[in-house]
Amino acid sequence: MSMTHTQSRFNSTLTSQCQNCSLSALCLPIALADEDINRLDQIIERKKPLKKGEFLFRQGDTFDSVYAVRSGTLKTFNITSVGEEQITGFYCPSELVGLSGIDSNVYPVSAKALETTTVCEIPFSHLEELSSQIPSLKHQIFKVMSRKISDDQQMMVLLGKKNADEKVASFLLNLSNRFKKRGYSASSFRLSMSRGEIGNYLGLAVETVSRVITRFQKNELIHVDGKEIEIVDFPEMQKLVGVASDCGKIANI
Amino acid sequence: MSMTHTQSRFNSTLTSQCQNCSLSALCLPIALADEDINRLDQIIERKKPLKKGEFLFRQGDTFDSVYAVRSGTLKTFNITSVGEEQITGFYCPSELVGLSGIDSNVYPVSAKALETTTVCEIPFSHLEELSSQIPSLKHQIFKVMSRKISDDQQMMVLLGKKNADEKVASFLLNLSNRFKKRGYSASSFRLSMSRGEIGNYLGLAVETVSRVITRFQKNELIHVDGKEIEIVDFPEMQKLVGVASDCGKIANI
DNA sequence: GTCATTTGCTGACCCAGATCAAGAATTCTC
DNA sequence: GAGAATTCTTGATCTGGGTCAGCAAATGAC
Repeated sequence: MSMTHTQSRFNSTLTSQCQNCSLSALCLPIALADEDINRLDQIIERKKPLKKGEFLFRQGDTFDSVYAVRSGTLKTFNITSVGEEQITGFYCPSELVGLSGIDSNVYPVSAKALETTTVCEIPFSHLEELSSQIPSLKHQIFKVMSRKISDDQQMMVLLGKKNADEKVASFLLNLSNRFKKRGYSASSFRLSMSRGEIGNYLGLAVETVSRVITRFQKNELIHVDGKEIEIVDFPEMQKLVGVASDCGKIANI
Repeated sequence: MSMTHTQSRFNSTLTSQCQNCSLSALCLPIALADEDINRLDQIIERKKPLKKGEFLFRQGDTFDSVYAVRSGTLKTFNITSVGEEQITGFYCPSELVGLSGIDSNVYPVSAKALETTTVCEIPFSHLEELSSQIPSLKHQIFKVMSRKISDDQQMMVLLGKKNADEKVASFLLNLSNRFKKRGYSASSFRLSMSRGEIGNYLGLAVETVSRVITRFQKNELIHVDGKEIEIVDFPEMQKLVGVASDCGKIANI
């Protein structure tokens, strides 16, 4: 295993990579003993960056690893029978991609970089093996997958029941929460995806996304400058999403 | 544990319940050694039947078990901020309900019986413990959760991209596949959910569901008698869903 | 059995958001 | 940095499916 590790790995002497990684509290947010973190670190490969538009894996590829995003953004998508792309998710730093491949041993979606993106590759067979020895790691994997299931179900609610305004507001607040969780500004961030990709994801036409965003800006809910977004009126946005402000799960998508 | 087992458990002498269960190949379709199946069997509680409309668990209840449906049907749903119900899934015999509760230790949805329904309760802490000792069981749980993730993502595609005809056709073929998998007729079955529940699930108004079903019948794609459905023209239905007939994953929802 | 309630069907109308079109602003590329 | 290509915005128009309404059929309660 260690032979496949990249340069940076050899530079670190005694310290573990995972331990130093600013995402360690998020990627598999576990209360692991140092010794366990080291063992996890051993199986992880740090891959060279993907450039915008490059694939991490393609629908139909043999599944062997899950990936943690370290920097940048990925999208996952299906190609439908009529050849159009359907985006099923965006992945920000600290998030895990590829879990849906475990069942069939084949990735059921493609994953593509929206900008320059680096990932950690976590060979699944090794992770599974290690999870037998570290119960808290196993529990953590169950939790991450369970979380994905409930998040996706919230997304189903969004697609099935919400109108265009609610969809876009949910999307922006969801991104905001994810940035906040990793220590970035919750109110001001950059969209790494195009309007077209947002529309595709939310089940809306590009034009509708554009119009809604313009209207939000006109009503001073947000401030927009190209891909830069600033959320100005959180309470009003949350009202649109339809979530009580005291609710822990704000703007779930 | 064994103290909580019901009557039927004591009637069985040496044979395991899970071993005899006709769903064993589906519920956690594992190549478990007899000994392992017995151990799994030990932790499972067979609950008394739920009557139509009764809850298995409610949104917000503390999570402690997942449930395998033995007979009947369940639906899971959220209550939205405006008080309306959003159905996130239907569960047929052999399917597992409750996996989304692992992450937060609370069920994020409610589960309600659509008809008289029996389930096996699988206390999750015991299952997790046992999975440490039986790697193939652990792998199986990963697979079941992974499958749920990719199924839900197909559902997202359906909600985001398909029109009313495609949604209803996908729904019917998906049910057909699930019945077929458990050994029942793929072409002829009974819908345990109302038109309203189908519409809710598919993001359609009741009237639309009703009209589409009527039209399918008029065009001789299906034959309908109340809740009884017979799929007459599979190829045409699959064409509607937009899946090549040689594709393994037909009519994925 | 009878009455009440829920569930399903169908027609008439309407609107949110899709589609079409055409410029404006960005972003690639060399 | 000029030109090409893509992405974004905005307006005009169209339509799939939602809403409303009224009746029929099935199911439940007593």
